[in-house]
Amino acid sequence: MDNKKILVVEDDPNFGSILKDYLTLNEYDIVLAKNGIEGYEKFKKENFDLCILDVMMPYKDGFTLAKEIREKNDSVPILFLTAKNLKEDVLKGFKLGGDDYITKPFDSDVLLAKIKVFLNRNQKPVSTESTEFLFTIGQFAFNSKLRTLSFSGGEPIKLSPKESQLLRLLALHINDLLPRDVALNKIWRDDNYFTSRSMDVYIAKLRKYLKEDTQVEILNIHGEGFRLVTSESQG
Amino acid sequence: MDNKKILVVEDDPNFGSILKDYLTLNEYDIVLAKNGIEGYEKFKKENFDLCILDVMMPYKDGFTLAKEIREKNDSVPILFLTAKNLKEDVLKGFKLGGDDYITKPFDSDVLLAKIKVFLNRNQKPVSTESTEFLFTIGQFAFNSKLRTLSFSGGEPIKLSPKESQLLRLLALHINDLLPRDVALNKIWRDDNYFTSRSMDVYIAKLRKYLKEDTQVEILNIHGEGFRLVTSESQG
DNA sequence: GTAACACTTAACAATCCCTTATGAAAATTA
DNA sequence: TAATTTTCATAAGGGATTGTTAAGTGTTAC
Repeated sequence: MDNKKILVVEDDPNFGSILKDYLTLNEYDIVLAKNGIEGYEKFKKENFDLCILDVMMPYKDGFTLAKEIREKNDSVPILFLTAKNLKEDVLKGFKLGGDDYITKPFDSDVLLAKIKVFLNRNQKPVSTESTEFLFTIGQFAFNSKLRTLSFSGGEPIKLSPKESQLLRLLALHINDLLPRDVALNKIWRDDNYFTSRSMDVYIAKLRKYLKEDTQVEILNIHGEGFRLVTSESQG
Repeated sequence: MDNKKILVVEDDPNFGSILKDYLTLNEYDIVLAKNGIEGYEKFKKENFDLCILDVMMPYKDGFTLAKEIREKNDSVPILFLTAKNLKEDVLKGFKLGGDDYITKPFDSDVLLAKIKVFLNRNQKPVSTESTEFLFTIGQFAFNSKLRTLSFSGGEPIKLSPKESQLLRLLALHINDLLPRDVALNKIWRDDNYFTSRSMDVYIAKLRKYLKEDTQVEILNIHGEGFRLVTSESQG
């Protein structure tokens, strides 16, 4: 299961890195930005499940950043973080679409609890996900969410997480090159001799599964990576 | 648009009526209960969009009431209201499925802002939640409200609350993945080793009940969660 | 007060999954 | 062609997750 991704924007480097470490320990993926400008850049680049913004920051304060984030995305939960506890600031935060307000010094357990509340509340209905996990590969139907692979409507076989992730990447690059280092960095999060050998093992496993359809194969491009090709489109 | 309906449970009659008047002025429909017992009675009778519970009350405190409310309804936002600000109380509130915590004396504008946040976040119409308790699972009829499960019109067996909640979640995701963490957060309100093992025990119980219909099974997706599948639709 | 019930925790078995090892085959380079 | 690097295929080992039953704990109902 992928961790939830949280953007933390905090100008105090000490506090920021402690916060990052603490949240990382608690199974969240943290992207840390050290001011509002950097925070906005990072927000645009990736999808976050939650934003935690310090209010008092040089160049661009948390409120301004919140406003910009809300223009891009009106549903991501925003928590403000500040030493102040002035009524005006609290209300301003809410008005800009913030979801809650935490005053420093705060208790880390309380912060965790609040994060949980907002992450759970923002669960997308199942339908919105659409079909980004359904693939057709030759005569195979592959569901990367349920990790099932079925040949021409037959009984599906189950894939392991790694098998499924690798096949999904190959399918996303179908008929095209999937560079070795791309797969290693995305799936294994590391690119070294051993992860590379491990990937070879999984390629072998997938080949065995895909053998049923003679029009589907995984080709190696020596020193580059692999290609999942179907039918006669192998040029 | 109808006004949002809020249940306020507060034992201090003066404070309660002031709060009621203030919120009524701000276009909310308020039902006021003066203790936990009365609060629970009123909660069962009507559908509310939000609950505001005082923690310190005679007979039945706000935490106990919250727990009972959560058993009936796992999505209605709950705000706690209290003079205390102890970390233990705050965390206890969150753990019971409370959504936020407001300490007295508080600013009424801040309260209004928080109410808004939670009402907006819970955009489901009040009606949807309540009708989703009748399920057909293969040859079984399952009523999650009465906690009964009957096989092809036969004598129904009774399910325990946890059994029923888990089967309901599985049924809501029928043929699709119910992620482990989703179930744990919704039903157990915590995701750790022990709650996870507890969930496995309940999966085993449900499998035993569902064994009568060979076309119904609960499949595990290793490391992800469970799938309730019926007949041959396992693609 | 005790019997029934609901839930958690413990214990052990079964299964799954990933890595590492092994030795051979293929591609590349010298 | 020989040497080197890269890839292939299978298997073994060990850690993690899950399946299942039973024992322990607390609560409710009579």
